[in-house]
Order: sequence, then C-alpha cells, then structure tokens
Amino acid sequence: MTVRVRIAPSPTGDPHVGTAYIALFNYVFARKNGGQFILRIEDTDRTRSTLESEAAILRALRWVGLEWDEGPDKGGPHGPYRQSERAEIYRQHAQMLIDKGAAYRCFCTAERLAELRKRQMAEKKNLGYDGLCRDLSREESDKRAAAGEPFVVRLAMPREGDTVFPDRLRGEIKFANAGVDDQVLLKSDGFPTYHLANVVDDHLMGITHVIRAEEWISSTPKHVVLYQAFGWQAPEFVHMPLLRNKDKSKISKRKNPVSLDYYRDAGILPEALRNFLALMGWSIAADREKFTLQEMIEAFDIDRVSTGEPVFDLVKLIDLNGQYIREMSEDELVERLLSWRLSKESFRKVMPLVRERMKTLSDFIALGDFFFTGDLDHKPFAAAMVSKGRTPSETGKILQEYIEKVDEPWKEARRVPFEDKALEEFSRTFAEEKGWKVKELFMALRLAVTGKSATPPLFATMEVLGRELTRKRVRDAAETLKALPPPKA
RNA sequence: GUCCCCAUCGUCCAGAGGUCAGGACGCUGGCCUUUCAAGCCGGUAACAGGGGUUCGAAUCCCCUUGGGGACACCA
Repeated sequence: MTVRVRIAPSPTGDPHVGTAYIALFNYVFARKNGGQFILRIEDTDRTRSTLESEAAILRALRWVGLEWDEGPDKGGPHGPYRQSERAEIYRQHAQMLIDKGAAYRCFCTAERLAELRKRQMAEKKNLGYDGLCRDLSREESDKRAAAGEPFVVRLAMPREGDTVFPDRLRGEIKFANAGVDDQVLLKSDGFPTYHLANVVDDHLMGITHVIRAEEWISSTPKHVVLYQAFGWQAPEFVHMPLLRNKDKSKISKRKNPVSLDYYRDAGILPEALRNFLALMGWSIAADREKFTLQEMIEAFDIDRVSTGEPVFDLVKLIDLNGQYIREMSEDELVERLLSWRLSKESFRKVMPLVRERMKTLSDFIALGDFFFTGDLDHKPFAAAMVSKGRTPSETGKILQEYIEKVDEPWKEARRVPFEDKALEEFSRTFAEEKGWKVKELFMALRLAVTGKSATPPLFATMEVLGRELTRKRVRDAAETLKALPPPKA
C-alpha cells in the first residue's frame, strides 16, 4: 500500500506556523516513503471560513516549499479537496451511521444544551451531552425530522468498555468509553463537524497515516469508533508534539508571531524556517543541525521523532537564518533581497509616502528605513511614546488592546482590513471609546510602528508595512512600555 | 474538576542498560579586528523526586511532583 498523508488546514485565519510544522513532517514522511502528500481544506465551519484565508494558506505553504500532490487548486483522483464541496458525502455517511444505530438525531435546542452545561458546571459533574435524544425511537426521530424540526446527528458512543489505539510515537493509548462524549457529527446547517468529515475523507482519500498535532489525541477515540462503525480500517496515528510559547503553553498569537507571513516579512528564509521547524522534534545527527529538505527526507525516520514539548525560540531561528544568509552566494542573496522587499513593487508602494518629504534621492532611505526593517528596539525612545499625564504601563496596555482589537471581528463580522481608511476609522473610534485623545494614541502608535516621531501618514504607513510586521512592532512596544519603571511623581 | 499526553543544560536536539552525559542557540572569557558582526579557541549549565528491575540505569516498570492538551452545532 502506498503511503498517503495529508495536511488539513482550516481556512479561518492567517497561515499558521503550526500548519507548516505539521505539513513539513507529513511532506517529508510522504517523500521518504515514495507516497503522496495531500492538501485538504477543512472549511466546514461556514461562519468562519474564508476564501482569502484559504488562498493565504496555500501561498504560505508554497512559500515554505511544501508542495502538495493533490489539493483544491490542482485536483486529483479523490477530489474535491475542499470539504464544503463534499457536504452531500458527509450527509450520506451520517445517514449510514443512523441506519446502523451508531449515531442518532438530536433535537435538543441550544438553550437546553447551555442550561445542561451550566448545571453540570454547578454540580461539578463532567461536561458533555446527557444522551436525552439517544433513547428516542427511530419512528419518533424520523417523524420529527420529516416534520422539519431542526436536528444534529450525534455519535452514539459505546457506554462501556475502552477504546484503545496505537500511536506510532506513544504506544497504546486507552480511553474509557464512558468518558467520551456523544460528539456532534453533523451540524444543524447540514455541514459535518471535523470528526465526521475527517474520518470520512481520510478513508475515501486513502490516507494511510494521520500525522497531526497532539491536541487531537483526546478526540481520537471518537474517530476510532467511527472507523469501526463504518467497518473501515483506521489509519495509523502519529501525534506530533505541540509547538510551545516560552511559558510552555500551546503556541499562540498573543505570545508569539504565529503567522507565516510574519516570518516572510521579517526576512526569514523559507529554508531556514523549514530547517528550524524540523528541529522541533527531530534531529539529523547528534552534532549537526543545519540540513536541507532533501537531506531531511533521506535521513528521516518517523520513529525518531521526540515527544518532548518544544519551545519555539525566535532567537535560535534567527541565528540559523543568519547561517543560511552567510552561506549563500552573493548573487543568490541579491536575488533574495530583490524578491523580498527591495523590489520595484515595494519601492513603488513606499515612494508615494515619502516623496513629498524628499529633497534628494538619497532621502528615500533615511525617510523610509522602517519599511525595510523587521523588529524594532523600542527601548531608546520608549519614554517618548508616553503622553503627558499617562503612565508607561497604561500606554503599553492601550497599545496591546489596540493591536488585539485590530484582529477581532469588527464590521460585517470581519476584522479590520489592513488598509489606510479602515484603519483610521477604526483607530479614531477606538481612541474615543477608550477616552484617549487621538493625538495621544496616534503618537504612541507612530513611534511603536516606525520608531520615529516624524513619519508619513500613519495608517498608510501601516498598510504598506503590513499587518504582521505592524502587529509585532506594536506588541513589542507594549512589552517595552510595561517593563518601564513608573514615572517619578 | 475529569480524561489523556509529556519530563536530559535557560532553550532546541543527541543519548535506544555500561558515555568524563554530547552538539547547537543564549550568556560569558579570550583571539582576530579601526568598529560592529562573522570566524576561531575556552567557560557556564541538565538527567524533577522517590521506589523498584538489573552486576550495572538518563535509558525499563511503578508512584509522586511538575508542565501541557482536550472536554463546542471550532478545527
């Protein structure tokens, strides 16, 4: 049987470094074994999935150099590769499960479930569905469904016994069935949840090895029970360790730049990022850490992946990146710089912003240097970000809140578009809501983003700089401010 | 809280019963150098604790502790 693996991102946000991490190991495993690497888009959450996000993920995965053999944009023998286009398949499979008695319709309202949950919390009981609709007769269930009453389909999890499955890296993992919830498989909008879609697709697409993050271990028994109910052979499971923040918690936007676009914009080379990601759980040799993708494929052994809890450390990534830069040819470096941000297109974007302030051509660089740098060191001018009457810590707090809000749903349930006018409108409203003078907030922001107090118009600048670099700079500024001693009274 | 996973320098990774516990980043001392990097040489620093098993445990087993993840009509 030929090895087939997949990466199955959900297009609900920025292309995540964790996606690249898991994709890398899947890719290498496939190549090592002469198998296929499939890209499948898990967009069954219709309220959060967007095409923009999907496109960004595809672009970013290609940027790190992990090309897939089958996927939504290039097709393949097992398509479609976008789950939203496979809704009918899942519906049929849910029906099969109902017919086999392995799943049942649940007519409980959101209100009842909320109340149930509240009661369980109050009584400190285990959370989970109480199985009310599980005992409905088939006749009644059919009748209510036919009458148009909304329902979901739930997995009828066995109530006794254990579900045991082998994990390639961890050995046998055992769960008592009694502790596993009757998971929703098909939502009331007719779309499947991850659990159903993932099992059905992995089977239909001939996936032999599921290499995914550790966070999925606790829902694996549900998947195993589904494979059994369908009478299918389950794939082999390989749960990779989770990337961590410095404090060992699961890597997150709040504590780490998590978007692949950040790394690209900050000047990290894709081969260095790949290499670094590979180091998170695998090594080519005891005394060696720099290697190419090809070398990794040749030497890779999935059983030698470590199960520790790797902390994603920017400092080491940057060092590795420097090694790559120093070792490439001069011509190659020039090409890289040109295709990075020293391009005609990016000069074209920056130029209108600095042109009015230019008196000589050489002013271009002096006036716009911050468009071409990565992170900023805010310490030297941190005090300047603090307006009269404000404290460093409250300035830090407002900046942090600001940059977090920029990423949250705003108008039309979308986050603030990273575009001049939208940013300005949002920012003015934000300042007003927080009781800050526009001037106070904008100057703090200006210094945070550019490191200067005299710059081109702020929001146009942010637009050109881009969301990722801007977010990191504002966040770093906030950190610096918070670490500042309070002003003497 | 319940269930599950994990545990070697501050961080990443070596170590597959017998090693002075190794490499890298960081930090640090020195050399080189007009400076800063880079480079080179050196230093710092770890087997969480307790029980077993064994002639012998970082390596195997158990317990404790610690950390993490999951407990949605999100993935």
